[in-house]
Amino acid sequence: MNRNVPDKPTIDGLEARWSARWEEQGVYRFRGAESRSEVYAIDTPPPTVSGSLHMGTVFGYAQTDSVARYQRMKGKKVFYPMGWDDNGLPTERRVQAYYGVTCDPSLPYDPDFAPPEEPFDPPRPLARRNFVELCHILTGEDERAFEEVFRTLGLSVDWSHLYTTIAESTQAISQRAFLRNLARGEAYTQEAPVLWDTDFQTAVAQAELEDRERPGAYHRLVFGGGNGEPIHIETTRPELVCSCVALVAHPDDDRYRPLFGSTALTPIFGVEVPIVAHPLADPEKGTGVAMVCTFGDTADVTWWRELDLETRAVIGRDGRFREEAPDWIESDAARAAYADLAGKYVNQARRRMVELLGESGELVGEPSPITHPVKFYERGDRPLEIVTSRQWYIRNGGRDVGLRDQLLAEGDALRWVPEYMRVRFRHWVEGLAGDWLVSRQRFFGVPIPLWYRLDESGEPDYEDPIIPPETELPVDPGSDVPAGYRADQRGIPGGFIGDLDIFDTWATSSLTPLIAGRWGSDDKLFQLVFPMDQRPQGHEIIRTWLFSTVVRSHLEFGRLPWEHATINGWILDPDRKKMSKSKGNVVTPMALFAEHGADGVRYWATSARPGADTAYDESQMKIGRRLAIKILNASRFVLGLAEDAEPGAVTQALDRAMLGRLAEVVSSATAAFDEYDYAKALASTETAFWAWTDDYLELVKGRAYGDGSDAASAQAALQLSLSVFLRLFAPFLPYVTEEVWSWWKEGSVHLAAWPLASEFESLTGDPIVLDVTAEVLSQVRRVKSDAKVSMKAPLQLLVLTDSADRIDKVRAAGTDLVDAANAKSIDFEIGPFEIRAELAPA
RNA sequence: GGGCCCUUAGCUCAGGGGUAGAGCGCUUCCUUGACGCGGAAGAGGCCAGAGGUUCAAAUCCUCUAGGGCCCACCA
Repeated sequence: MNRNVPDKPTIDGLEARWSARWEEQGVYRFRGAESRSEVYAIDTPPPTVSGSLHMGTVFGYAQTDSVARYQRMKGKKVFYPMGWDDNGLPTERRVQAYYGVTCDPSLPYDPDFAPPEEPFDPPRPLARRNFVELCHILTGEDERAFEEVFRTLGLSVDWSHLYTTIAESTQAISQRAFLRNLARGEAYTQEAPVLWDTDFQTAVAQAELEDRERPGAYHRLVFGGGNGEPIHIETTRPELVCSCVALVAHPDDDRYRPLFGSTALTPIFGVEVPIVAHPLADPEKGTGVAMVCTFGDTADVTWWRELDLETRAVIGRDGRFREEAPDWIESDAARAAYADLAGKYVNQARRRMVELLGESGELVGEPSPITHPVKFYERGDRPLEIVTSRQWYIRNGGRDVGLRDQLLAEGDALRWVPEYMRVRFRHWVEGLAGDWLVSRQRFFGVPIPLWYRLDESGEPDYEDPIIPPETELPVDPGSDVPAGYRADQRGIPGGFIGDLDIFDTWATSSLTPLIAGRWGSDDKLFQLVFPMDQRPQGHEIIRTWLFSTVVRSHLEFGRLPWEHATINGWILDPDRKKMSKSKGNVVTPMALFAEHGADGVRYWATSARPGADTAYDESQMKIGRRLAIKILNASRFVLGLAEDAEPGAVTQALDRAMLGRLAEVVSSATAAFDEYDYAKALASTETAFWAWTDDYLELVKGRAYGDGSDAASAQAALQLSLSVFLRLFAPFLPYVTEEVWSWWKEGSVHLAAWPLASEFESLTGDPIVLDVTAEVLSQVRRVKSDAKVSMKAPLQLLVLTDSADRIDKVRAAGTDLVDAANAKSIDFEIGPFEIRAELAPA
């Protein structure tokens, strides 16, 4: 055996060997690009660093990698960075649980604090800086593990372009982009009701909401009407009677029309509230008249704003009813009733309020149980409350039809794969209820880079913040001092305060094309990669990551951040539910790589149609592994035959027929990849490959073992077709193809040219020659299989009856068919297709 | 309540007006000059249901039923 072909090739261990060599040799390094047109840039999703990677993540990344490898082989300089999304609440939650700590910004920094071996129990409060240090430690560990998984999977990312969303350079970009939004009037601050998570004690944005069906109950309550007639309302939140500011009914509702303009008295508290009309009130719901509270739900906010109602908030940011009775509750009895609610959480207050209403006779009948959708923060465990607070917003078209239309046009201009994902963008934008709330009252994130002047009475001036120059970014207003001030002026009348909030994670990750492209610090790079070619991501974050990236790019550059959005599906459990992280973690990616090979896992992932949710199916991985092994063995056969042959030696009709068929496969795989349909490219390559091994190899085997020009023709055709197959498979099975390539070629297959039919079109012939010959061989096999004898059993008679034309094709194949069938000869008759094969007597 | 996707062999999925496809699994064989981590052959389907368009429908249209996802103002 010549070359470096091993006797017993194996796919085990290829991952470690080749991933290390690719790194050493810089195979995937982004370099040498002179102009944007040479580059293919990918806006890789930075995985959230919280725990471990699961199979769903591996799935989407393998698909994108196949496209990246294709583009690289097509000659593009592929810019394929990786990022870790390590800032934000997921990391905080994980750190809290992992170490048993909480963050208390009022505590001083403890320079001697060391991470505990075991989590503190009960949780120990830490200074903000200590807490942030723990976040860095834990994310650092997770990120090393993530990198190991992605390297073993064989992602062709350029690891020298790794970024993280908490890095100083990222913070600088995030702050710079925000300050530019601010300068152009696209960012603004406002004191307003916001959806508030009382556990995390932070505002949350519309995109982070989810509705969950929760049990509740309608309570029918009696209000005192101005004319003495009682008014019945139904509510699921009787505890909010004390924050009631109005009753509202539909303007056309005849039952209540006479009452508009009059007042009613609230039960228990006897507070006088106006009865008002608003078209949002639904005559079909409850009694047709609703209690407006500040604030029980977002409808309340609408009524409060549009009807200019009082503000009577009672629920604090910790989710408890405020301690002192509010001043609008006046009578002693009412104040005594409020005292029962003070300090209680919502559920406790509700139970007590129902008791009070029952005792006073103002609860009619029994509460009637219902299930209804309740708004939650998607990462939260308790229903959101609505509190009034000062927050920062970025305009996203939610309150501005002009901008909204521009963003809709951007979504239309984007090329979506698959196409039907486009409507999700449109629906989300059309449904926006307000601007994008970007400030969060959390700790581990990018600080909002602003300070506020304090006037003589110590009141901050939010309308005219102190803005740092871009050259000084990033800043931390909690510890840095603005120009023109001294540190000891912090918090002093006439001095300043820093904004202690941080940005929402999406406010930073919406800038990934800028972060990866080093916007503002490496202009040459940025010009080469922006706007990018491809944004791969999951469909569940179209409303967040995709939309917010479009918003930021539109505001900053007036253009789309990428040309294509490729949306991958989800991994489903066998019961068709989205595979949960906990279940996905039962089998870790590393364990699957060990069992099926990274190539096997990649085969499974890239077999799935773009955008399609796909069952978690290890049997697909086994098939991928089998394919990889088949490639090894077939390659061993081909490369063991002869030294490098001259392509010009391909003269035999059967060899040319095979190459003719291969040219078709190359064309269809290329066309599929150009449409981002990697799965179709893989399927057509794979089908052709199995036909190649099962039929063509068997037919030419005898001839190829010989010598002379007939043998040389087969040897040359085999080598050429193997080279083509290896390159067609390289985007999917990078390890096994690289291994085989290394047996006989210089350099990496991943830097080799994508095969083109034009490479060997002068050597192709009519593929029908191969088809007809293979069909006859298949019939011979059937005869032998039916007779339960070996495929090598000799035939004493072989007769093909067929059309003259097809017989000519088989004749053109020469003696290959007779050899493969182990017949003495073959006879031909004109007539309807039939094969007669008789076994030689044993 | 609105929208999107899916429903094809036991399983996982391709196909997308012209005779129903693949792999796995199953059945029956083959012991090897690439491969037993092999190889060959075979059985197996009213293409969810009902209407329509068409010479022709798994494919296009309408409706229905399941499944999944996204969204929606919690009275």
